Amino acid sequence: MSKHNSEISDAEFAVLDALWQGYPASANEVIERLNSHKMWHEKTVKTLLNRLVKKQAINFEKQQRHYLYSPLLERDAYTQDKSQTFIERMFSGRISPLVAAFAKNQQLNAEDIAELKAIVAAWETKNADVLNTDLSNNDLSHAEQDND
Amino acid sequence: MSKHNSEISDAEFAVLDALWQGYPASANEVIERLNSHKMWHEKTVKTLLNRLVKKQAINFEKQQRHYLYSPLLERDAYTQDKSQTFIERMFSGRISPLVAAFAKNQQLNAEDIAELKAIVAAWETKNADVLNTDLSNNDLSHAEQDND
DNA sequence: TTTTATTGATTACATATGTAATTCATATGT
DNA sequence: ACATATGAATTACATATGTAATCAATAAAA
Repeated sequence: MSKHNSEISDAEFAVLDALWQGYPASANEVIERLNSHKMWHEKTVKTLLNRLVKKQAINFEKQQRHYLYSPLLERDAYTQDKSQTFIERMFSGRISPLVAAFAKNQQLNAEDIAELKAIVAAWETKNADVLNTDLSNNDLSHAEQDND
Repeated sequence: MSKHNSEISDAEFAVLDALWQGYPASANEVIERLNSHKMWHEKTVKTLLNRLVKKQAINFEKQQRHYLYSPLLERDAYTQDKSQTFIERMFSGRISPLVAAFAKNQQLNAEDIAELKAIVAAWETKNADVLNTDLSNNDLSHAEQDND
């Protein structure tokens, strides 16, 4: 017992993602959302909702005869965790190879570039800040890790 | 016929990855490489090699009694394809949310930042180039898509 | 109230996956 | 030449996954 390996499958993720679009939501609501792009039988979606409940990825509150489902984890937390694992497996934990590949394949548009620049700028500001603080205060109480 | 959905599983990927480390390589070579970090039974690795062959992810050339395996796809091609799919599912095809999350979690070091800057700079150079060409040639034959 | 439709629960079933063990063919040692 | 070890091929088997159908409970309709 203990840790029933609770990995969310592809199909389950699609359902969970539909639920993240807005919740609490009834099964039918989720089914409708999915039908815009997937063509799943309602029974299939119900099954997937059940499995997600079993995996403790979502829960529900009984509303008269039907349920209202809600995710038990934030989409952000989930995607960050998955991204972490993915980048780890594919690129040894480094993210730039992925970005480089995207760039090479013309997957980046001006908006992406602007956002990347903002991220870089923010990082540099924070980093400069830390450096300044350290220099002026000689305060090492918040030492940085991960300096390879 | 046609497209036996040829998805590579996690376990299979680990084996394929070991093979990418250097090929052609014998089963034993692959097993040794894997044993440095995974603890798989040799039989398991053999099975996975077989499945990879069936899925046409790798092939082999008979060398007397044992085989020498080689990947049939480049690691880069594979990771790019997977990254594409992943980013599509997780972030609607946008890469900056992923980078932003990494930044937020202090996963970026100075080297990453330098590489990101280089990528951005390269993109901007290329883009300026395209703009110039378009302006001087008034040539719209290669219109851009994906402009939201 | 009896029937019917709706909705969640349970069951189904083929293929995929993780993880090997067993079998078969052959190179090697004796 | 014969026994044995070794490597590949085949078989095994439990759990996961995709994809539903059937069952059971109950709300709504007649």
